Amino acid sequence: MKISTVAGKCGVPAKTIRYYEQAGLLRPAKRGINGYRFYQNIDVERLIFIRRCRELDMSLDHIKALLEVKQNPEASCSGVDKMLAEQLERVRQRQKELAELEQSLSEMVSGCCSDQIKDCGILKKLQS
Amino acid sequence: MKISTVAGKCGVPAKTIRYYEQAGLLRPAKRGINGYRFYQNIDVERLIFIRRCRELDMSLDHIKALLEVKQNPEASCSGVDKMLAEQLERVRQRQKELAELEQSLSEMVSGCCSDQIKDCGILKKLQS
DNA sequence: CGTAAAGGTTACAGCTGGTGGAAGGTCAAG
DNA sequence: CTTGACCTTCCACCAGCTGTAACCTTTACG
Repeated sequence: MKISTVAGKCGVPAKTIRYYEQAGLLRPAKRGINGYRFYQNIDVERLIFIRRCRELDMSLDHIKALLEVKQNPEASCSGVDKMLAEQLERVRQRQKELAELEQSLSEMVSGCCSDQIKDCGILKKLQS
Repeated sequence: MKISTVAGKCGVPAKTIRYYEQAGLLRPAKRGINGYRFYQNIDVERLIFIRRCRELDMSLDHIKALLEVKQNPEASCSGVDKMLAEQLERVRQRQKELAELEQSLSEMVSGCCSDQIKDCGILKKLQS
């Protein structure tokens, strides 16, 4: 099938599919005589896998590593486990940062009781 | 004072100060005969302001807008208020997304009870 | 059969917020 | 007088795409 068909089936824009090929997440697609890329169901599955990983905010490098380990049915799962655990750790770290951010921002939003810039409590806090 | 002095005082790398100048957050600095940039205390204050805003994860465009409104002492604060409120909203939105992410990831991390890739529960979930 | 729209190809630029490095000028100390 | 630290500019790179241009192929319609 053609690239736009794949795009429709897996929910990844055609442009992004080409980008993934170039980035090494997909093997170079077979080409027709006209130069068009042609795909099979296995490619759709691979792209769905990639999309799910991206939804989990994993980097392309990590996804590439996962795809490689996936090729090796007898290998141990511990690498996969570890990667997901690390990803979870990153997410939790970012959550902490955002919680602090939210704290600072919400304190600040209620901090302006003037109506002129020169007395604005928010700007004063940002300056100090 | 010279750029590295400013960098030390405001906690922003010299390279980043030059970048901010080029990005239009700082007016072009005065130059000595040798071409070196020279700064005054007001520039340090401005950079500290910028740094605080960046710590609140505000975009350079938003900071630029804040800096402009700040020049106008008689203006209304409502723009500042609105900008901070919007920033808070973006942070809260991202927090929601991350909470969902954390949920998915933590479900998945405990989802591998095999030890071979071919039966890995995590990979199966990522595929479906 | 002609043509125009739709969809394919490549390559290059741009987004954000910087950072790294090369090449070269300048300054202060020993 | 040299050495090393610091300054300058400019260009390239990071992630993960997305937009656009220029061009080719396929497909549908009158």
